[in-house]
Amino acid sequence: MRIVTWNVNSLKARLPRVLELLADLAPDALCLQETKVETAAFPHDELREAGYAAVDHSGGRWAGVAVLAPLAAPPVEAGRGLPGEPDAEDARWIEADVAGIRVISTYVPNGREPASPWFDQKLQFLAAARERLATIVPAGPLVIAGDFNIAPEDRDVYDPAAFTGSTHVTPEERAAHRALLETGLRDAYRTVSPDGERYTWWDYRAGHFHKNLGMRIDHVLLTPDLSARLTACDIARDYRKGAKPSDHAPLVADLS
DNA sequence: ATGTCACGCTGGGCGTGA
Repeated sequence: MRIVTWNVNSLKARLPRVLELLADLAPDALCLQETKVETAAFPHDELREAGYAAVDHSGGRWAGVAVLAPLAAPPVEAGRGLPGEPDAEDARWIEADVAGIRVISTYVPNGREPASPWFDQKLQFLAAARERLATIVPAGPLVIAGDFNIAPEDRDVYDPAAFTGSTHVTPEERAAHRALLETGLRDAYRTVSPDGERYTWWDYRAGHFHKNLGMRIDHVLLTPDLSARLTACDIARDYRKGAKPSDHAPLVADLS
């Protein structure tokens, strides 16, 4: 079983790269974030031609999440949005059942600046996510994957000093991330690579990808039954290269 | 290094968000 998560930064702009990924990696579940597409414009037809079905929570110009799975074992929607999230108009959370596993794709708010209303809304979203997970994780198996916009530890950023005063690394955000894990989830990348220092996001600007100036902010979190089946968890950096890349690379988790 | 993308609105740059 292969589970992939990818912040595509516009599904319309990234569709060729998504089709490339489906053909090359053949995921059993693909969680997308920042689809930035209207519900009516979601490219179901193109994905179906590639052998995939999708459930999407689309918000138009911003955000947007989806779960894709092969037509032979398609995703069955199990809910969208999050009780208690700060803006119900945002499209940042979708749940689907895929081959007996609850699969959640989430796009946590960026937060913009610490001590701003947007930062408070990020923490509020994370608190709502924790509440939801506390309810459904015990019923596992479950995977939640997406762009959490949090680097869990200093080693998950290229230079902690470069992020002083910035979001993604604050004690509050890291505590909120730990609280998600404490509902009974394990970080797939960290489980496979206890000493790994690889990243999933690099700024488009200033050649940051070329210099590997990135952060690990995309995560696959698994219930223990699924974590015990992990055989690999890799960052597919090739998708950050080439024509029209997203600023995020896909994260690929393989289960026996 | 305020350095790049992608969007909507529009009709070609600008405002917004990341």
